[in-house]
Amino acid sequence: MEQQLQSLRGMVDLLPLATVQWQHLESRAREHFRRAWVGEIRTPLLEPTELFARGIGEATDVVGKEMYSFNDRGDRSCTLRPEGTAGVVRAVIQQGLLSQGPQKLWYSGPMFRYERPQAGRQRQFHQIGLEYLGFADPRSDAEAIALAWDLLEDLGLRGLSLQLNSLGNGEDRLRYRTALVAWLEQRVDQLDPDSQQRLLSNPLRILDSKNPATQALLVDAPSLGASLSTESRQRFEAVQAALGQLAIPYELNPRLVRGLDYYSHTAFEITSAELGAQATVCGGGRYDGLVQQLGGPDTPAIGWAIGMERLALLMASGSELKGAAPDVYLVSKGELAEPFALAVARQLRGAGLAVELDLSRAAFAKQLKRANRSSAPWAVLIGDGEAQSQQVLLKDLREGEEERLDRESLLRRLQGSALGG
RNA sequence: GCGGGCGUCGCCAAGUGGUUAAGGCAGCGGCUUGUGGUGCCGCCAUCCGGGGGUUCGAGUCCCCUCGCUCGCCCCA
Repeated sequence: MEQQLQSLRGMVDLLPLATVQWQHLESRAREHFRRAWVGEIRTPLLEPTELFARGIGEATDVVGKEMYSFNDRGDRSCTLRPEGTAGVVRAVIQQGLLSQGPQKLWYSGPMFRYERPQAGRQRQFHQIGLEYLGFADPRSDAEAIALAWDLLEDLGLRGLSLQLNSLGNGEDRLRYRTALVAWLEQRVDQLDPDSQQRLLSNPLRILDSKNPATQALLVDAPSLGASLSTESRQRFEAVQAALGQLAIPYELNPRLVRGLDYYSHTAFEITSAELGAQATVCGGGRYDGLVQQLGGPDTPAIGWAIGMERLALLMASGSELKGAAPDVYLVSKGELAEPFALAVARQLRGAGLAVELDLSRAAFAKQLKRANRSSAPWAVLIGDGEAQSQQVLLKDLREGEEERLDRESLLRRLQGSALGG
């Protein structure tokens, strides 16, 4: 037998039951962004490969081994976006938005990373992201973080933890990196193989290694916080003060080092213990160097991204959504009845009612059975007799009572009951 | 890319070398051909992800492959 055609590995179908939840999540996000007066931006899913290579960093795993890249017919190297920030920054520069002042933007949509799928991770996944461009004030860090925090809380998530750290500016980072590498080189033999590898490629990442022995070793390592310049430290304190002002609880995590090259100063993650190994629901931080690095004006910026699948996972475990039902289930049978029913359905829909029209031509009993199952409060029954007299039978599916009505009074009855509950 | 677990009907699921692969849900048909929620009857996998092998005989054992899943790396 021929193998059945199926979706690509790590690419998931969302069925109507699931999209109800997604729509809810998206509409809450929209509302939060509206209240904070953040504008939506939509950028292409496909970008020149070079954008990500330059923006995210050649040395990162995302660029090094996780991108979906190919050459198009014009032999340009194209890449399905693995994250949202680079594209937004590109668009902002290209469209000259910064000349109109600082920008508060959000986006949502699919991202693509060629990784092994596991709990809370897919190859096509979705993010809601926020980007504040042109803001250096520590309050902008706090406002951005608060937006994420409030959205997650609003969606009913509990037991979240906000992890906070500062990576300092480029110089701080470089200075610390040198110190850390020197210290670790004395102890290479005590490091796990992965960390030995990272010592060469991305030493800061060793800090958040999951290897217990490595973590034990790091207790005595030079600390990132201590190597921050006075200015960086003061800035970090100002961010904390602002979060305190908002009464948003956070935990300082000196081991938090975000993966992508462009982060500086504030780095944060919002995690949940309920997610398994991929505990991060929201990750973000400041990326003051990125805009300039991509050819724009020197512009401070901060942003974050929420993983929508992970968010949906957490919402599912917390709350159940009530099943939706149409207002009316429309049953018809007969030569005259069927086209008449089609018209009645359209009329009712035109008036704003949700009408499921049974197109099966099955026996009345069968259709009523489905009407009942649909949970609709009302069934409208049309047979040839009704069609001939331009009338319908309105049936209350809870009480079982029926009423013969013309189209106008049907509409009035239904609208009246919809308003009255 | 690496390691562990798993793969029987649309969904859930029994079956662990021996003739015709339980059951439940959903679906379809029927129990006075225009009236539902129960109830009853019938239908619904020549086949156990795919391929090869062992055996008199395999869904059940072995190998390969694909997929799912959990973890590592990494990240939302």
